Amino acid sequence: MDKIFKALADKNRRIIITLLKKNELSVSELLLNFDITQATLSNHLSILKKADLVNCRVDGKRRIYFLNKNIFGDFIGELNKFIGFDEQKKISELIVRYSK
Amino acid sequence: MDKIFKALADKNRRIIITLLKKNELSVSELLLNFDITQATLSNHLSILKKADLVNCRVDGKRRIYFLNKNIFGDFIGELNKFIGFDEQKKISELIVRYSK
DNA sequence: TGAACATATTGATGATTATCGATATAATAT
DNA sequence: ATATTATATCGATAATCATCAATATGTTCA
Repeated sequence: MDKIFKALADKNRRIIITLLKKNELSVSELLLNFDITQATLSNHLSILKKADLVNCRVDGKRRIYFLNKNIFGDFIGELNKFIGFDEQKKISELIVRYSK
Repeated sequence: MDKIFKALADKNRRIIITLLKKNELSVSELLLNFDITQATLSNHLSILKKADLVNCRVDGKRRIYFLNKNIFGDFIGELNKFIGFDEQKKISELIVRYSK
């Protein structure tokens, strides 16, 4: 949980997630959307990966990053448990199920 | 959104939220649960308050802190939109409604 | 093999943050 | 009035973090 919250606490990383929501993308494709260096982007991707929010596959000399959707479902479930309003418990279970 | 994510990125602040989930509590009552100084706790509470996640009322010389449940509902809704898996959209609306 | 490309890693720097002790403010009680 | 209690604010410090330029690693292509 801690790694996920920390990973989501940065605006650029949330933008990365928003971009990957639509398509999986290589590092250089992602880079076009930012005003940061490749090194910085690579660092953000590493943090997202360590939090298990994204993953990547090798495609030639490129690395294609994509969202780990399961983790997001689990995270929202956890978040609901963490906040834990009774009325939301059933809903959080639903979310976990739907997002798998 | 940014303030909320940043506020939730600290473990102690998440513990504060967990504690306030059960009861509203004064600063000194909260302090019993931690190994940090009163100044540090006060700082954490200030950050949570600026993120609108908690609020407080004055009770004599005490300040009683409590969760702002509406904001949490909105936040989870936003979070779902942000992640934005289609299957979750209706659910996120439900959550927002239920948590109000 | 070597040049070109894509990405990761390293080491440094400045900004932000969590933390503290000390002090200020504000309410209550003696 | 003054002491006590509860909390906030201030100023400093150490740790963490985002960022960069430079370099390393790994892949493809000529």
